[in-house]
Amino acid sequence: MKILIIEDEAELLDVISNYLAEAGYTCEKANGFQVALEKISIYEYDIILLDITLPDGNGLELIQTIKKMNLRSGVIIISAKNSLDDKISGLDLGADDYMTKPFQLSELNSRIKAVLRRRRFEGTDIIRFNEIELDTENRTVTIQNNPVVLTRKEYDLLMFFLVNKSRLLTKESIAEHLWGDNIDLADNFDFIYTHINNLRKKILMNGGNDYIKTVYGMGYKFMEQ
Amino acid sequence: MKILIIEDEAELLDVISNYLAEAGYTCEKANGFQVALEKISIYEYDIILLDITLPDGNGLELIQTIKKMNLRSGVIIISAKNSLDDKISGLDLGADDYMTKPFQLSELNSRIKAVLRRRRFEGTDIIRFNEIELDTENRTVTIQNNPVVLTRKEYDLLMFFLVNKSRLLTKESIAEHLWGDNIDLADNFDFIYTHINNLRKKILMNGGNDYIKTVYGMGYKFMEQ
DNA sequence: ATCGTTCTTTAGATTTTCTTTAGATTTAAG
DNA sequence: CTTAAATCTAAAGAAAATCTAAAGAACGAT
Repeated sequence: MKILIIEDEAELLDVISNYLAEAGYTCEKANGFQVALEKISIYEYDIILLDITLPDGNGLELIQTIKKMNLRSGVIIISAKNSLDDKISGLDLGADDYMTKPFQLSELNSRIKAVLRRRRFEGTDIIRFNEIELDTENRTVTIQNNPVVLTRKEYDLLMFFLVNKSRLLTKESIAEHLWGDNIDLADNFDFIYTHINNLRKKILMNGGNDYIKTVYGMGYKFMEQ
Repeated sequence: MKILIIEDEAELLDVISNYLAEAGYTCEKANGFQVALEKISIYEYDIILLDITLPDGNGLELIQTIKKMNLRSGVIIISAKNSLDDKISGLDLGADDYMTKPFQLSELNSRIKAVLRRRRFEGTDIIRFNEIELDTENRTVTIQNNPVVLTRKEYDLLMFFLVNKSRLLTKESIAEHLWGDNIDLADNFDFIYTHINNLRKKILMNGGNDYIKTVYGMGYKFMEQ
């Protein structure tokens, strides 16, 4: 489960991120409108925690953008303002829940669970690419209709590829999405090589084609051979 | 990724340059307003680090110039002054971020990443020249709509040519752009001959015309035959 | 606490790219 | 035409990036 936290107060951002990471979610942080947009455009998060009072733009607009993009992420608004107006317009625009600062982290956690539960009933979606099918609801993958067992990292990696078909994914962006922002890049990418290797093997062994193309010096691309 | 560092303190200039080179960027240095202008006019850097207190001119003017030229380089201002005025006018003029001396190099690095991320979202751009197309977002090149695989150096070289169509590029400036200022010129240009040769071959083999014209004793020009 | 699974680390093999080399060819100048 | 410098070209050597398998560490379920 991946959560994007959009919040400009660095301290609060860290506190929330650490708490939710503790609770088992993979968190990514965005301290502003622009960063958030860029992240949203490249990955479909399960939950987006959104502080609507961002310094570099209006959070309500961000909700509209998310809805326009037809993302199915659950959106939970965080706001210092207790104004009914904000709350109503936020929920009108499609947010799933609304919290006012200050709040208990445990409450945030249970609201996230609630939104996830609700979302789960809203219809399955399956990402397809030729003979490969990824069921995001059940977290299962089939190749030529035969089930394939993937580990979590392999599944995340495949999903990241499928969501970004035929786009160049740098090793950096892969690392960021599989491990969150806490990973120390510039170090080495050995674990990426390993997981790519494992995923490739499993796809091939189960009758799929090797769609994962290496772009030497840059990263990988998921595409027809 | 290419970064232009504009800074008059020689020592600081070197420290930054070395650090960023270590981090994987190709750096070029400019110790003053004039040098910077010349460099900017010949290449569109990904990031421009700008000390606004230059001895030979006002850095704020340089920002205006950059924006007038419609460059899409990300601009990060460096300043000793902590005055809010400078910060505001800098950001108003179109700078992407602002740092005050002294600063941690690691923080500079993450701000660069942030600006690059933001900038990438501002729309893809494709550089065209007749049958040749270079997609800077996906780092791909097509000739007559057929994909052509280039190595990093070949890609950088072609991009440098395309950005400077029909302009004379000296071997020195090519070397500086492909290897940064750290390369020891005056040595020999054998590697340039090699890479030019390889690029020419690949373009021809894939149905492109040989637009790379040798200017004996000077360098090269990318132009119609 | 133990076992089985998954993730990370390690190290050597392999592949790709970059640089160097050397001989052939071209160019400009005398 | 001759000469010296510059450039071209292919191929070998060096360096860097990636692949791969296997071992060790961490995790989760029982």
